[in-house]
Amino acid sequence: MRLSRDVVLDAALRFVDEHGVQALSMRKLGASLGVEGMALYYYVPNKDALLDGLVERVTEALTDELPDRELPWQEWLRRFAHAMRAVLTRHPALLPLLATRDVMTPAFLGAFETALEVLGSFQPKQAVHVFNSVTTFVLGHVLAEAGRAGQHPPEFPGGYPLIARAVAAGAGHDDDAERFDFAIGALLDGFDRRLCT
Amino acid sequence: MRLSRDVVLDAALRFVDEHGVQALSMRKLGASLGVEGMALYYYVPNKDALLDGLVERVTEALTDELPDRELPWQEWLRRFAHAMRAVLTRHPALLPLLATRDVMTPAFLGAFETALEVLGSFQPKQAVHVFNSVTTFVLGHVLAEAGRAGQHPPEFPGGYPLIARAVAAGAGHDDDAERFDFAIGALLDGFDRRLCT
DNA sequence: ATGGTTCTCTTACGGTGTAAAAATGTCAAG
DNA sequence: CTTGACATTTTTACACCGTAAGAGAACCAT
Repeated sequence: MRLSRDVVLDAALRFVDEHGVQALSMRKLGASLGVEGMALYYYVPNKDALLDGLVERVTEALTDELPDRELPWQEWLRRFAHAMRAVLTRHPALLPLLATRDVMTPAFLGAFETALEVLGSFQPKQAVHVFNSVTTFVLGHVLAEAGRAGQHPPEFPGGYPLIARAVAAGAGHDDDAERFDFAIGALLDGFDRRLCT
Repeated sequence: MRLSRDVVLDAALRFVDEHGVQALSMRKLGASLGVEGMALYYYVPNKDALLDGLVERVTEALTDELPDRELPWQEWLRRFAHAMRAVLTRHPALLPLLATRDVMTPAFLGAFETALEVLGSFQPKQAVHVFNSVTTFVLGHVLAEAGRAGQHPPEFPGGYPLIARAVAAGAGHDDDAERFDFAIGALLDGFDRRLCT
């Protein structure tokens, strides 16, 4: 298959999805394309740029999922948050990159711009805060969610009775979507109240 | 100076604060202690364990900053969030580790347990959601805050009028603490309303 | 002084990112 | 068909990484 920047990024995405960011190396990525590692440097200036490309790819998926701008801002943000969570959850192995690198890609700025339009009832500065809070929250939540995924519900030898009780009551096992919706709902409610005053 | 696990962790913390996680290597860390890299393996089984040790160190700082358990839950959470933000902000270079690795250290579980005590008016499951939401939010926020720190307020060649207007209005330059307080306030308000119903 | 323990260094191996140059493939002009 | 220019890939090389294994040094109680 003909090589190109896009093909390389695709392969990298597939590789990371399967083996994790840690395992990604230029040589192994090359091998996964039937090519020596150095060949990739013809399409990508260095590994860092390749990783940036991956981040860009993920954020691009957001563009197609933006809710209808005619919706009331609460509902728009609620759906946006769910869409963003869905996009991030689609490639959990990429989360370390998203948390670490700059996500101000064109696609993300596009979402930002639309959000500010929908948040027209807020002062510009506050609108920025609101959108930042939501994205920030979604990222943090998905990070925690993914972190929790790999590991057994922790054991509490007895030192933490309240945690133990909550775990016994089913916390940690229930639907992550429920947990997410609960929190996003609370956050939006809070913004709503702040807008009224 | 006598070497020990603690001394090694201290040096690692200092090194990371100064040069970033990326730059940390066993050999360079050894050099910073006047010793060959391999010497460190007597105090730490491998590099991964060393990084875990750093995460533990940071969360331990939280223990001394827990608010008074007698406070109303809103105020307790508010102060906890600020304390956590302060602790994380103290070592911004460590954020990639905190975002990536498991933070369920003893110190963190201690904070968790206290939080559940303070959140006694919630059902156990909801209390867990609330605490998770707050910590998740703080981490996400500090990540974004630190990411923004290194870089010039982005340039918008004209494609994003609303963003440009908001930036012109001062968003992005104001006190990060204000932004943080605004969002945490909203989140807690939302939880409050959910408790009332 | 001696022997045992605790600590550090040396050496070695396979892996990494990437710079530079060599080799190969592709393709249009003569 | 040959030639030569350009695009693409491989080769080679270097410095660095984590860490396993064993040799060496420093220490301390006998």
